[in-house]
Amino acid sequence: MKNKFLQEMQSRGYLNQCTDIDKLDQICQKKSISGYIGFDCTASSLHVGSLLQIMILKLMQKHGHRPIILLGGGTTLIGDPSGKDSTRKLLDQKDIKKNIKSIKKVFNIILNTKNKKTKPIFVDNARWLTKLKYIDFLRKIGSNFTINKMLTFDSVKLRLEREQSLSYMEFNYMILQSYDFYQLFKKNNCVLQIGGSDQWGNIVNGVELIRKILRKDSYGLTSPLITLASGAKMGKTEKGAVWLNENLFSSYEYWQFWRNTDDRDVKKFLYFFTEIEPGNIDEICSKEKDINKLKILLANEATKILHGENASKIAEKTAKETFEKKGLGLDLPEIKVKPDDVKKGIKLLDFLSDNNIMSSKNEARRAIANNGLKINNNLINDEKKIIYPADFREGVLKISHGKKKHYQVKIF
RNA sequence: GGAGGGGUACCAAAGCGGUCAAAUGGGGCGGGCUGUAAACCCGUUGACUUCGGUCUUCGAAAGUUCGAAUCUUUCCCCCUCCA
Repeated sequence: MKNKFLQEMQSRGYLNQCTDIDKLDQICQKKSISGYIGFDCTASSLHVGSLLQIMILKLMQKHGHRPIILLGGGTTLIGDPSGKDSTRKLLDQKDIKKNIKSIKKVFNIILNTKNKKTKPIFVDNARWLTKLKYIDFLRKIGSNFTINKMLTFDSVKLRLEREQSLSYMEFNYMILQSYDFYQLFKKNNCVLQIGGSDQWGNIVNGVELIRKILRKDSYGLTSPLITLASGAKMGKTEKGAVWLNENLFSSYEYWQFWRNTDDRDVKKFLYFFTEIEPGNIDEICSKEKDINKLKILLANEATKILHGENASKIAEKTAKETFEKKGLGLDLPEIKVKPDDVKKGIKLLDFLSDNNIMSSKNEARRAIANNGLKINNNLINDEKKIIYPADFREGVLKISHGKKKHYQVKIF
């Protein structure tokens, strides 16, 4: 491989499979290309599970290529069966539009929007997919697909093997995705589609469709499925998904997510999710024997990319004050209480459930019974405790649930 | 359309008239050990509670019964085979 972009893809471990790596290498070497990745719009934010794809787009920019982001308003109406056991609930167009708007924000933060040559292009396949005419589409596009072959693709095969139903609607997903690639190839001169390894089938189909109809070459490339040392899926934590949008997942939580990486995944993540030059990572890892320092480095670098340097520093500082000094950090989630209420006294159980620290009063009772709740670092044994002004130090009170979840309660 | 099997808590799965808020495993949460790691061990895992209980939950509704997740009827959904 000669091309710097593909070399770095390789050395960071972003490369899994490619339809024709040598040809792609030649083309990338000759000129700047456009490549696209499609994203699902079923939620108002992407989560870290999609972060690797975004990092790849960022890497394209670094090496002078242009990323195209397909926010699949059209395909989201159908639902990709790849890697899923069951049909998702269907969203309507209004929600999808909202989701697209919200998801876009993250791309505009992570990617470089200044450089005219590599500025990302956003496209929404609803533009062409919702206008398709069924018969025309079947004749022109559908005729290029055989059921025989479609049945052999994992997205379909696995579903059928596991005796889970697959609707005709979902069955069409790969054709629509192929059609997307075809459209982008024609309209945006997009010669490359990238995706996770579960997208291989969908991508290959697109490449073939372009070859069949236009008699032109296009390329497909997949990134590996990220496997965690624990075997869990990337992006899930105790509390659910690790969202990229700040309103759903704060920069502090995000920093914590990376800080809590499994020892065995740290190095891999430094390659995947930071911009540290791949050549330096090995050296850093062999020099620094304290794995926790590496985790902090990972958290800092990863948070920087999404939330900026400043937010990342505050998060680090908060972590230090909270975990090392057992104090209070600026960035800890804040809960505000009214002075009058505090004077009257607030029942702890009510407080915990009302502010979503616990999902119910029973859960709060359990936490207390299991020695899991502290106020200002003091273990609480009495579930009937009432919070009074005396519990506050300079207007602030720290509530801790377990060792990792801390909140600052402020009187205002 | 016909025949058969099935729908149980976050997931998987047992229960098949009372002792069932429902075994067991996974997951989650908490504790211990540690390093905000892993592994391991322990506890916990419907809601409300004055801690005596009370209320809601086994696909949906109606019924039988002193009593139903368990029996009956109707309906909805899923799977397999046949058409």
